Amino acid sequence: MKVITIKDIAQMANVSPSTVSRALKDHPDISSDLKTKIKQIAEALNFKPNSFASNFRKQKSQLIGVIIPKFCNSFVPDVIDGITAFVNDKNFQVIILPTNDDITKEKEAIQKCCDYRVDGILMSLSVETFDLEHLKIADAYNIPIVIFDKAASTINYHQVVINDQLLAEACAQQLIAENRKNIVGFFGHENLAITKNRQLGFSSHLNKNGLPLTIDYASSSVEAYKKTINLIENQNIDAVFGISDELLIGIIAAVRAKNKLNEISIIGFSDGTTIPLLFPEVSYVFHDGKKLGNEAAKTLFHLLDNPNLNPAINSVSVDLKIGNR
Amino acid sequence: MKVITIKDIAQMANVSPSTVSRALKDHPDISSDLKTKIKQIAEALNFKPNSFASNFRKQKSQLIGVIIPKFCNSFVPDVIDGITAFVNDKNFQVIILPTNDDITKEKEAIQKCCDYRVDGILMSLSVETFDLEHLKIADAYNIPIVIFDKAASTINYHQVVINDQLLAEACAQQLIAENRKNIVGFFGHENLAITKNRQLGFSSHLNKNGLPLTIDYASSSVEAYKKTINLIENQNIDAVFGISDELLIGIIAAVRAKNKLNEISIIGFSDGTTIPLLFPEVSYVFHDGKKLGNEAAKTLFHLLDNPNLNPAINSVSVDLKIGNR
DNA sequence: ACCGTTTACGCAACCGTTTGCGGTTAACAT
DNA sequence: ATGTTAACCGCAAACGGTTGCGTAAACGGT
Repeated sequence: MKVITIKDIAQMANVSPSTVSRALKDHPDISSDLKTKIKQIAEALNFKPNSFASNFRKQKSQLIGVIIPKFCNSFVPDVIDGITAFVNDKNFQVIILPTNDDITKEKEAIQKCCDYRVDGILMSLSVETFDLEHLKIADAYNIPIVIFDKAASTINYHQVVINDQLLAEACAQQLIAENRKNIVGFFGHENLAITKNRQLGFSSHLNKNGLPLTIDYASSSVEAYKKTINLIENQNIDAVFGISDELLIGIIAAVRAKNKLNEISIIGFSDGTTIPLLFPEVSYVFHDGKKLGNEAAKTLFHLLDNPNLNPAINSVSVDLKIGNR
Repeated sequence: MKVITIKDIAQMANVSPSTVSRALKDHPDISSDLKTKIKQIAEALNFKPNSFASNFRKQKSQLIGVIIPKFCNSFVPDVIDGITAFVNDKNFQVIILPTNDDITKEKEAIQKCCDYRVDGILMSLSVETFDLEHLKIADAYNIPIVIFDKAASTINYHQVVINDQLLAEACAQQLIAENRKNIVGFFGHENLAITKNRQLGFSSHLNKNGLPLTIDYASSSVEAYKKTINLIENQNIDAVFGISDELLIGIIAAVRAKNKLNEISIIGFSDGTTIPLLFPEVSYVFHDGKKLGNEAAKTLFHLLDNPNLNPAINSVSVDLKIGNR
């Protein structure tokens, strides 16, 4: 079976290729009679335009580049899912460029997006990203960028985030309501805005209420596990905050291993899939990746339609779910 | 800043575009002096070939289509990660087409892959897929297909899977070694080959050893949770098998809720991220998504190089990890 | 009958890269 | 001097769809 082109249809309909092209996309210049005729032939032959040719001509790829530090945690796949759902609906496709939290790879990823002439970029910053100079490569190609989740402190780019600070405050408030006194907070990489904001919200709210906070950092479940074990053995803690599912799992595992699930309150940011079912006593901010991804894609497409929009920060609202203990 | 083309370089080097094209890809017809000169200019101007044009000309997209039923569970992202890693290395990109376990969407996904002229397709079948007729659309475009994980019973296509049956047998053997007598097995959708194979391996091995098995099905954590709660309340079970992380989490949650973690042995197929840390007493077949994805991509690229290869089933080896209880 | 406008379609260039083929030159052998 | 060969490079077509422009026919108005 031969792959058929616009020329084949033109021949069969006794018209020129340009007429076929216009007819198939309802150009007003073509009479409705001819349109239906051409469309019938196209339908009958199962004609699909060669995307290479049209993309090439229009210099549009119908591709969205998604640049993320790490692909496999509980959160990112949800985001990608949200993005994909939105984008596919518009007849676009997504290509994923993982940077592995490496600034060099992040630069390469942007360059690749340009090489592929993606129509837009959605990105989450790596921990090594201190400035946004390398994003300017995309300017030469007129590719708009929306930063999501792991965002920047600058406001030169469109961003889609959750209200980290406020939600972390809510977590602190919950622990205060539970009358917890010896609280530990586990955070992620210190360079990330989400770490800064959540840490700020959490600690400042505790301070405001005269409560101290032990701040610690971890980059994996296992690290959070070990550090929590240590804390339980050496300090009399009664509540732990975890910034992500990954850390929460390490924390919970440690508290369970030490048989302290009834005494130590656990709270944090989670995607709400595994933790609530396994440990309904844990309170968490429902960090809805799919919603965030969807919103990020929406913002990008809005930007595609309105190229001269002023950069703005789009805050996605999510809830705090209180565990039952 | 203008996006530069081969013609710009040709003009600057006083040669023809064709010479530039050949020089940049080390064609033997071009003298080494000229090659270095042209490469220098290209480098200086940060020239990147327009992928539209070259793809168009070559009718190759450098794109791999990945068709999967559901994007967001613990397993698929790992697979995609494995695929992406392998494929990016070859200067290819991945586009992801979720079917949502809908046969109509699966057909559309294949059609889209053809529309996009992907160079190869990696796919996992939906639960509604009974025959593989719709895969033939890709034949007209000469697009090779490799099926992974959720595979078919036919051997007309290249497939990459794990040895489900044997590994399920190993699970059964472990429960026998633990001297368990009242065993329940939770499986997924009955149409899937992985369900069939794992169920066959598990139940036949138990039968061989004179042990009965209660077989049940669940399609979500919550369903597995509810059914397990029911079983604990109404039957005197002492071991539960779960076919996936999703089901295992529901099972574990139920066993924990009923405070039976010490009495009931849990075993199943898991990606080994959350469960082993939280519940080290659980034994599991380490279902290594990344490895599987990597292997699937490898198989596909092998097929790209050798188009006339006979279909074969590639079995990826994974281990059974015994929990400590 | 004349002129202006609209309708409906074709022509041909174009997007940037690739590639078969052909041409030129110089070196070498006969 | 002639023929042969290899090395090196350019010409031009091609990939398939898109689009500005041109134009013929039909139409409407005076």
